[in-house]
Amino acid sequence: MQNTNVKAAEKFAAQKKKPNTFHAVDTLKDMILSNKLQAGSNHLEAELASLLGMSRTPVREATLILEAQGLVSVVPRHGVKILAISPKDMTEIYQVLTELECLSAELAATKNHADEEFHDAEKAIQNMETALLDEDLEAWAIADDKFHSELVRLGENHRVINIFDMYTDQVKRARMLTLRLRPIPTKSNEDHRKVLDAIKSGQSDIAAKVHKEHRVQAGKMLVELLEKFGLNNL
Amino acid sequence: MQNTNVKAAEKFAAQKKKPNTFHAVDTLKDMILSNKLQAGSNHLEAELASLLGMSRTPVREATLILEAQGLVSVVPRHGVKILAISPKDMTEIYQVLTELECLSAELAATKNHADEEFHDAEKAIQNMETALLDEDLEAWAIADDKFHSELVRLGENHRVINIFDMYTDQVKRARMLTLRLRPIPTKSNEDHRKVLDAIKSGQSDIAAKVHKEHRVQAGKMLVELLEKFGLNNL
DNA sequence: TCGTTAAATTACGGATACATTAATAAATAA
DNA sequence: TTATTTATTAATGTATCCGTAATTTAACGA
Repeated sequence: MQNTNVKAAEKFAAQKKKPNTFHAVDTLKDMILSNKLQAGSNHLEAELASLLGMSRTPVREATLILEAQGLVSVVPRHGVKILAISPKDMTEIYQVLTELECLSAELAATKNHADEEFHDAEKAIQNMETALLDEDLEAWAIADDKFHSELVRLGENHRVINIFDMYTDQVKRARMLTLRLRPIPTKSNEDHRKVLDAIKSGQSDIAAKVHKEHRVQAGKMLVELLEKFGLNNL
Repeated sequence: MQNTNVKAAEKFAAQKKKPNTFHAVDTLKDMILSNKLQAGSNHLEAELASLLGMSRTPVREATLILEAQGLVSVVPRHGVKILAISPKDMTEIYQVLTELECLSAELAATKNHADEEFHDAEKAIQNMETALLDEDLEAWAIADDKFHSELVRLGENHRVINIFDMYTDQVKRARMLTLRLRPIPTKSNEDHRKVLDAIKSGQSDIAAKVHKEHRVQAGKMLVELLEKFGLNNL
């Protein structure tokens, strides 16, 4: 038993051997989100296969997964089409995430979590505060992401968690692009505190409401920036 | 040009030749939802392949898609595990759909849809009313589904539409099972009318609020029934 | 008997090969 | 020339094959 664990640990340390299929999913997602595969472009299976240095089989599997996640559309004989993330798309995703995060806040408030469960969320808020003082916007964004994902985790609805994971990196990307274009997010921190306090004290409706206002505000700004700076066809 | 259309139409009428991968997705989904593949059971790729009369390749692809949709979990060397839909799961799905339908109602109210856009929703409400008079619960359920899907369509958020499609048959199934166990849904029709009227008159917040109450009510009942009648491990 | 190691089996991940069919180019007729 | 049919090409869908790694079984020693 111990032995197996040791062996497993060794192996893990040595080389995390991820199947090619998922390696392809990750790499392709990266390339899409970093614009190396341009939105709107089409790519044949064989092309991606040679690009990734593997055969078509795992690439096909990866594209089907990515299609299920809404990042590409597989059109036979025309290759996989990289879908754009227009401001309209961002709006759509934001709307979904907003509702689901609010639901999570609401649920989290009803769960009677142990105090330590809130540790990471607290920490995230602290990190945002220090990041603001340091004017380190990148650190702020990372902490902000962490807070939102903690929120969803605390809601403990697995479907919500799945959907959140599905969209989160797309949003992250848009946020990084607009990070330096927007005003310094001092208001956000207040909001986060309020939400967390409401959750801790079991005020589910307040948690949901405060968070919704926060999200609507943030979403509006993000989309405006995307439109203003012509990042339409990310 | 015309010719091509004709040809395409002919071919379509003759035989819609769906790739095996998607045939497998549909068949497996059917079998899962109709309990022919029992929740909790594990199935090796080879087993499913011979069951479906195809090779492992399209089956693998299908299982990956189904995994992305949350119906199975692929565990290497242990086969694909058919996930259960426990009352807890139903609750989760219901919570997600509730939020997203409310969002849809809210959005639909802001869209200034042409009157004819509401035709199907109106029709669905009418069908529910006549179904109630006829005491035809099955017809009622179908019309009810139609109303909800129209709602989502009118919201015009494609991500919401996708998620809705992903979960809708699972919910449908649970609903059919509980249809005859629950009181006759007379209140529902009132609610639907109210929601539709609110949408038509652009009262987005009212549309969302009324629909939320409706859903919370329906969801509570569904889950209670599932628990009471021990349909835990569908 | 029980735990450990070694051998055998088996399922999977992935490459390859091939048949099918759509897209494209060429050829023919109007 | 333009439209229509035919031939060619190429990409996909799928079966098959194989190496690898995990699981199971057997063997062995404590």
